[in-house]
Amino acid sequence: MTLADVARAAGVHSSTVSRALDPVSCAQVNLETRQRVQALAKRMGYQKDMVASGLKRGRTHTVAVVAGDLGNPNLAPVLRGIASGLELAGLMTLISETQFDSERLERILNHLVSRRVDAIIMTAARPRDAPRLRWIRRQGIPLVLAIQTVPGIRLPACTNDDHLGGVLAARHLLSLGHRRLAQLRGPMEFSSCFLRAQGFSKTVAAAGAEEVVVKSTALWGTPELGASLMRELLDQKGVRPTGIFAHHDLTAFGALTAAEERGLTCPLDLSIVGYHNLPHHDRIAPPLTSIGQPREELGRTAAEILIAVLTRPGRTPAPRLVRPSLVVRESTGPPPRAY
Amino acid sequence: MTLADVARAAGVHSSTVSRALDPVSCAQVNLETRQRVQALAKRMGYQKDMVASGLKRGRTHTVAVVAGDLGNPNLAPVLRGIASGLELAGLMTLISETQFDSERLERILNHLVSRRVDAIIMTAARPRDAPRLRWIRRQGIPLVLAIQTVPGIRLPACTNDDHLGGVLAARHLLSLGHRRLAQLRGPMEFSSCFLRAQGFSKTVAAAGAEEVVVKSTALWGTPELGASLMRELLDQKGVRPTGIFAHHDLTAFGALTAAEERGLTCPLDLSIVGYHNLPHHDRIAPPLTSIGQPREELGRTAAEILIAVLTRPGRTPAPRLVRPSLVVRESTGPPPRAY
DNA sequence: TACGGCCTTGCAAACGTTTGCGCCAGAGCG
DNA sequence: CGCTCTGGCGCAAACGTTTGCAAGGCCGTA
Repeated sequence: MTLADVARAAGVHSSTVSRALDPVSCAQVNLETRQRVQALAKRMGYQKDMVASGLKRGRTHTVAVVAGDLGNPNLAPVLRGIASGLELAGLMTLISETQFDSERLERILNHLVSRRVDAIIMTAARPRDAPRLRWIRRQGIPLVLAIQTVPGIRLPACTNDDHLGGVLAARHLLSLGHRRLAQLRGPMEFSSCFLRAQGFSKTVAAAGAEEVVVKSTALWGTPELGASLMRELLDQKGVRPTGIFAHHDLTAFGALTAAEERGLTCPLDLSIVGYHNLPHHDRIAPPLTSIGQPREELGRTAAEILIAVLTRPGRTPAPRLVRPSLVVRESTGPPPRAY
Repeated sequence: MTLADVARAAGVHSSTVSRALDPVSCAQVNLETRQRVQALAKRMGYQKDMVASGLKRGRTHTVAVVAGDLGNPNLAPVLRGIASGLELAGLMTLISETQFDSERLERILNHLVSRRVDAIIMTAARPRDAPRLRWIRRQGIPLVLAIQTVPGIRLPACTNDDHLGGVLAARHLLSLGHRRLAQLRGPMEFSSCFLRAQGFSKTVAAAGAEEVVVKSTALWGTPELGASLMRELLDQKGVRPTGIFAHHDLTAFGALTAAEERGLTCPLDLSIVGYHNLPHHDRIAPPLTSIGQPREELGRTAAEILIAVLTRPGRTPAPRLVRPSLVVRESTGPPPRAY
């Protein structure tokens, strides 16, 4: 079922059919034939071959989102925001997952380039991926970063204001009266974690409070990691911190479990602020104070940026930030009297 | 950077370059020129244009997975299984999300057909989608169902053995001594829910125990739904059931909350079995007895089936089931004495 | 009537790759 | 020496769509 088939049935040339079915060039064809051809095409079930069209036009009307880990519960709303934003512009969204494996990332990017996608959105870029990002740019494919940015490479991006997130967590704990604080960080190669840590530390230092440093790790976002970081923290000599900022809700859960093992209860003995405000954790004891982010909005904003890039090539739009907010629940309270 | 460019640089015809770079037809070209051309192509950064290749060959080496809701935590491992299975066969996986919106589904399928994907895997098919599935089949595109099947349409499929899941839940509760049971079902249009319900009910009836019927709803998998179903159950006159089978862990959580509102505690006053064995819920009180499924295996099996379909067209492989298993935790116990 | 301009349509050349076919040279054989 | 066979390569026609160009018809004006 090709243009030629429809053309034959309609008694016109295939170029006329092509024009009649194209929303922009259909103005060139006589109203009567246009309607006749359109009706016929629909009746015959004609479907434009986007492969052939893409070859000729160089535009595939497809943008790829390359994600790190689809299991990350934060990601789905972002993807949804992206897809619904791009849909408005007539673009199709295709998703793939690198699992943070460089080799897989390379395979995926090669494939996307050779499939001639119109643009790429990367949601989990790390500094080590910079060479590949540059390569994509050299191929002339518009690239937008989301969620994570990478320093030293100038690209349009849409991220959460993670610095502010760190500040909010610190302010909350400080305002409750905590003076000894600590962070259970995610991997610092992610800009999000780096900025959270920075915002938190600066705010703590500015208030003249003390921050106990716990080394950050390569892994992230599991209760196991949270538990091990917490044990390490409690094993340190000196006065233990009373206010904890975990870079991930699940890390916070693990930390709570480890704290309970040592006979500490939350929020009496220590307070903890999580990150991401993961849904459906109401039944967890105690309900977690957390930093929430407008995930779907982030996705939609990334889509907006991408569309701006496509419609005005050359100009790279300014990076955009979406604002997180503090959600206070029951895992934070004043520090114990003794302190 | 096209074949012609490489050909010019190598002093051969573009067809020779094409053959030299194709793993199967490269046997036709002299070893020395083959190596020269391959090296040159690599050095020049040549990348085959899959759009042009797809147009000529009719094969795009791409398969699409259309999912219902990417936010579903069950889905990510399945997608990962599919992707890693297909990767072995040199196929690229593209994911898209319908959000259970028929219009969006139609748009997506249209796009996929006109992008000439080699095959499609659907993970959330419902009976109402049958016409579109048939349409896909008429287009000659191989289609495999995963997770959900749809009755009355003969398609290769890979699903969990949901019937067995229902049976396991029922047997567990019966073996603890429960005689009055109830289900908090998911939407019965999903084959998974229908089969779970069937397996459960049959087993209960066969044991001569009683099942209190709660109407199933259109929504699914939220604590709110679980709470409202549970309230409805507790409002019914007659003796309340002591053994509950929820079709989703989150539904179970909501049900527990509602039960606690009425002063009932779990597992003393009632036992509850969830479904999906969602990870990272260790801190939830009480830890949930649940039916777990090998999600990644399901994905890999779906990929296997798809590859079988592609390599042996005509023969439709038999549907495959992966076996769920019961994970006993603390939300189930013997019924209270009074019963 | 002649001419210029618009509207509509057809023609054909792309886009980059693949592949059947045929050509040529060299080898093997009678 | 002539024949066939084969390995290696070039030629050109596809795949289905798009689009610049031009042809033809029609209208209005001089």
